[in-house]
Formats: sequence, C-alpha cells, structure tokens
Amino acid sequence: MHPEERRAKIEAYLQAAEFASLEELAQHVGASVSTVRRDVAELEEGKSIRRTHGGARILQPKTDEFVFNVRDTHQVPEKESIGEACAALIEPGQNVIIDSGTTCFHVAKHLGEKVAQVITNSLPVAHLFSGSNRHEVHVSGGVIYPRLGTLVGPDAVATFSRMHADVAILSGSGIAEDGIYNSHALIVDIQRAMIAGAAKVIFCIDGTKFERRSTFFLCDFAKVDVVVTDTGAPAALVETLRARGINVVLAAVSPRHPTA
Amino acid sequence: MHPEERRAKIEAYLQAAEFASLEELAQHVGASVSTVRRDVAELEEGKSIRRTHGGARILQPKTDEFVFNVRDTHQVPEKESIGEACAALIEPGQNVIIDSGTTCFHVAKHLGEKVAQVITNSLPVAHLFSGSNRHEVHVSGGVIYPRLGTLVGPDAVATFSRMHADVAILSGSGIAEDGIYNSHALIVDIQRAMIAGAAKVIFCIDGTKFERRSTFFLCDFAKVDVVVTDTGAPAALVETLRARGINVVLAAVSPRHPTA
DNA sequence: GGAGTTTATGGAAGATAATGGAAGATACTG
DNA sequence: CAGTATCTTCCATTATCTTCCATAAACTCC
Repeated sequence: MHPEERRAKIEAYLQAAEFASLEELAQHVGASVSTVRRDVAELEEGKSIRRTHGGARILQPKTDEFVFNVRDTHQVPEKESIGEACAALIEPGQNVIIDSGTTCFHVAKHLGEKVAQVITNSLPVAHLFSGSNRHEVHVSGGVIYPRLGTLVGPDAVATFSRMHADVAILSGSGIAEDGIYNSHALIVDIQRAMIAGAAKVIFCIDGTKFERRSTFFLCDFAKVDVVVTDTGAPAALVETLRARGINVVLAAVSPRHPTA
Repeated sequence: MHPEERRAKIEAYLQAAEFASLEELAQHVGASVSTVRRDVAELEEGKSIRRTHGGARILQPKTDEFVFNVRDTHQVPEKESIGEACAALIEPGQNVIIDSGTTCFHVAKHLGEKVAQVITNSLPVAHLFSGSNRHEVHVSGGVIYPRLGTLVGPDAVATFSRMHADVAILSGSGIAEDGIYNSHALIVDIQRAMIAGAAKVIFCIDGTKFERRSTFFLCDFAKVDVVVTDTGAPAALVETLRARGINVVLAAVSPRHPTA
C-alpha cells in the first residue's frame, strides 16, 4: 500500500476509534510500526491528529460524521488483549460475523486486512471498516438501539438467518456452568441467529463476567467452539469449560494501552 | 488505445477508487507503467489528480453528490438552506424515508423532534438520530459503499420495498426537463424503491444541478410532489416544473451560513 | 504513394524516496 | 528509582522515479 492511501486509512481509522496504538494502526494498514510512526508524524503536521505516547488520537472528532462513541471505561486493557488474542484465531480470508458490544469492537480493531468480508449489526464496527476498499462490510437491517449503535429487531434477526459465515465473534454479559447469558432480550435473538449461521463460534468475554448470570439465557455450550477471556477469569470455570471440549484462550493483559 | 482515451479511463478509475498504484492503473488500461506514469503526470497538469509515490490520487473526489466528505462540501450554504426549507414541509409525527447524500443529511439535521420514525440507508443520518430516545431509526440492510457511508445492494432495495412512509426525502445529481438523474447505479435502484414506498416524494437538489444529466436516469416527474432547491436554480426549468404541477420551493440562501 | 518528421511507447540505468529494523536516548509505570 | 515501553536516529534494503534511448506508429510534405 502506498503512503498517501495508508495515511488516509489511518485518519479514517482514528475517526472511528478516536484513539489507537501504533501497533494497532500498523496491523490495520499492514505496515510496520516504524512506517506508521512516520505517517502519524506526517499527519500531525496537517493538524488532523495528535501524536501521543504509544499511539495517536483524533484532534477534532467530526460531529457531523457517523462517528459512534466507543468510549467504554470498563476493563479496557482486558478487552484490548482479548481483542488481540481473538483476532489471532482468525484465518486470513475468512468471512466473519461480528457482534455488537465493546469487546467485539476491540476484536474488529485487530482484524486488519485478514478478513475480506464482515457481517455485523454494530454501527461502530461497520464504520471501522467503511473507509477501506479492501473490506466488504455487510450491515444488517434493523432499528438502532439508542446509544449503543446496535441494530436490533426482526430485520436484524432476518439478516443473520439468511447469512452464513466461517466464524462468528460474539460477546455476552455473563457466563456460567450452564451457558452464556446476555442482558438485552432483543440482542439475544440476533445472537442466536448469528450462532446458527456460523461454522465456528467464538465468544469473547472478559474475566469479570465469569460466574455471572444476566437476565436472559443465550445458549449452552453445544455450539460454542472457543471462549476468549483474560487471565482474570476464575480457574474453576475455565477448567469446567475445557472439560467440555471448549478451547479457552486466556489473553495476558499487557500493561500498555493507555486509558483514553 | 489512444492517449486521450487512456487518460480518461485513468481518471474515471481514480474517481471510483480514490487511490490507485501505477501498477494497478497500468493493468487496468493495458499499458506499461512508464506510459501510465506519463499520463498521470499529464493529468496532474490539468489539476484533476495528484501524483503520489507509487500511484495517484483523485484531487476532488466530491464532484459527486453522494460522496460524504466532511472536509469540504460543495454548496454548503445552499444545502443548509434547502435542508431548512425542506424540513419545514414535514408535518409533526410523520414517518420519513431519508436518502443518503449530503443534501439529505442537511435536511435530517433540521428535522429535530418533528419526526418520530426515520428510515434510511445513510449511516451519517442514522448516527444523527441514534443518540435520541425520541426517534426510532430504522436502518436498511446492505453493503457499505466505500467512503459514502451508504448502504447499497439487494438487501437495501428489499428493505425499502417492504417499508412504507408518509414522506420520502431524496436527492439526485442532476435534474432536467425529462426527469431526475443520479450517478450511482446501485443507489438508483434503492431510490426507486424509496419512491414506491412513500405517499409523498420530495427531492432536494441544489441549483447547480439543474439542467444537468448524470449517468443514470432515476425517474420522471410523475411521482414527484415537491422539489426543494435554492434561488440559484435557473428560472426556466423551475417554471417548467411548476407547469407540471410540482411544488417548487426556492430556499433563500441565508447569510448566516458562510462559505467554508 | 513514399521519405522524412513528429509523437507515442516500453524498457534500462542511475538517482531518489520509502520501508523495516536496530541501537541508544527518552518517557512512562509502579 | 528500577524496569519497561516507546521514541529518535540511523542504516541497509527495496521500490519507485527520472532521464534517456531505441523502436514503432502516425503524420506531413512532396
């Protein structure tokens, strides 16, 4: 990829993510950290972004643009690590279904050029890839769930019922011995359709959600292939899951990733 | 292939792709890299494109109505006024279909709390209403058209074929005696479905697009109820439209929207 | 129609720019 | 204040650009 194009891509990415580490940007554009560092320095000259230690942030978030705020505050480093670990599980060229929610958003950030086709009901995820000509982003229909930027409702369910993907990347708000839980009824329906339409199912759930049950039961572990979590997950439940044949990935939380 | 023809082809390619490597262009037009390099240098003289290392980029990718570029939009004050005038035509409580494109985006900005239900294939418009609990925003399914933030494809068409609204607010990139034109084939299909599904059809088209025809014919005036434009529209065509029973609204460009 | 001239084309050699990595300097973390 | 990560600066490698030249096509003039 050529400098001009790469820089435009970096800028677009920062519009969506607000902040990004150099590592992350390098992965996204398929270049080395050195190169991205130079690009970021160049872009700073143009006043559009500002360099920070370890990354860069957008200087003037364009309110008119379709930028969705992904300013999540809980377990950011954990989710970041989970995102990285989960993205590593994806084979190049696979087409993936990506769930809404901040954890899945972090996975999307690390997917980079590995995936060509993305199917999602998350507007932030859609936006993340929308600037790129190399990705085909399929957005489900549906009604926007206020503030989450998630598309819900029968149209969203219908979209995933019609689609098929190599991998589905989902998250939940609770996981226990009997299965996975979520707190939004409308989202549970969609997630079930996602699971049904994917050859492989990966759940990304940070350690604090282990041994917790939310309002709605989503699914048992029959169709779950992988669970990606962080090292803070209780060992007992991790062992239980492994005993059931689930590949449990424990992402080590790295001390970088400064708080936004 | 003759130089002139090849250069036109290169320019057209860049309009669509925004960036391209010389290698890519050479392959596209069936010439050597050396030749393409010369062409690109020549085109740069004509100010339409800019050379970069390894390729070229289009200089003004926003000759087109539907490119959503925040940096600089053409006819901003006009579109702003058109947006205001068009929003005034909407009755409180109506549900509206909103097209993609910058002009329609300006209409959406002025709709405020008047409308309860919005149906759109434009991600910027969707985002505009997404923070509010007072609006139900229905987003069509579809594939993101790179850089436009517009959902296109069969799923988008299908969504509007199933929906019905009181009003559809659309825009185009050209309007002449015989009808309205647009420059994107994929968007034309969607707009036709929007028109079919709405009781009232409003077109918002700034004055510079009058007496102009784009690549694709969208529709004649049979189903068009209102055309909102600015005072810069040529009087002759305005009269022609009125003679056909179309309510033509001329929005005065207010001085409080200075040119960017 | 034909010879000479102009223009276009594709490739080659040296010059320039971009890239990715390494070593030492600097900033952050606890 | 120690340990780590990141930044700066540099260098070797690679890719691209410029300039030039030989060839081929189109044009001009006779």
